[in-house]
Amino acid sequence: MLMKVDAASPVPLFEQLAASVRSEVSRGALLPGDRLPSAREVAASLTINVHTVLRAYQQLRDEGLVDLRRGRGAVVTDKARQYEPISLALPTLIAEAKRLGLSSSALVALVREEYNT
Amino acid sequence: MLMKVDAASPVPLFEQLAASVRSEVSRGALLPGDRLPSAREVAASLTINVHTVLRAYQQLRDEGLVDLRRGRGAVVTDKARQYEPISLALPTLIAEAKRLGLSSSALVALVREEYNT
DNA sequence: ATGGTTGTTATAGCGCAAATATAACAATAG
DNA sequence: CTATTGTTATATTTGCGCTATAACAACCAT
Repeated sequence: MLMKVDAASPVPLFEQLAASVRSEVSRGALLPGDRLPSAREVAASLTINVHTVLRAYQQLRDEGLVDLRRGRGAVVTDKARQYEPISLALPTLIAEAKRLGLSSSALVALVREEYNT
Repeated sequence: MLMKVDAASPVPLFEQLAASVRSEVSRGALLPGDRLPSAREVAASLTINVHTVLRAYQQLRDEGLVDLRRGRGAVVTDKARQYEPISLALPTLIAEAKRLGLSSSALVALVREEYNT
């Protein structure tokens, strides 16, 4: 379970962390039942605060992607299987966007806009 | 040219404004040569600051989507045509995402992640 | 049972970027 | 010439991300 973070990015750290997990899940690298590294571990290894990691975990819990319990840690739920099909539909769109010279933020904005319609 | 904004959203106002314009462009509702409403107009009608609107406009200019000049206003450029194909590829992905119960922010995060790969 | 691990909650403070508020300036249109 | 529009400058306020401590509660292994 690799987690990297870019402090210079405008994207909040906790968002980056959550995104990282989602990405692993959609790739099938994280399966239902798998356990994420403890928040304190991640925090120490990335030299960031525990709460920042926990905030990411709690966001994933709100999405139903992980189960969060004291003493046990964060465990990937069955919902993870749903993410797989998306990882197939995504590359097509991304390729198209890049071909048109669309920046990451512009594409993201379009997706967000289209979602609320 | 309808523009709406949600002050409660974590997405900055100027981003929402720019996104709104991009959306219209990709829908074909804004064509090359069309003029956006003046920054002062938009600001007044949404009860926000002029600079916030101008920041959105300047971002669109940096993307090459509008031409910005004093006295004249913001005019959509030829680049607008490029956005059209995307508006065809998008709905498929969005529909798929919604069917899987993916939240807007989760999908957006996946897109951003996949873009940098 | 006991002790260590893990998430949960609370409180406080710092820094930065978004947004606001004024104001003067420069190019364009009519 | 005048009104309109974007540009630039400066200052202030506000909210959020992140950090820092610290205590607490559930779970696990021994």
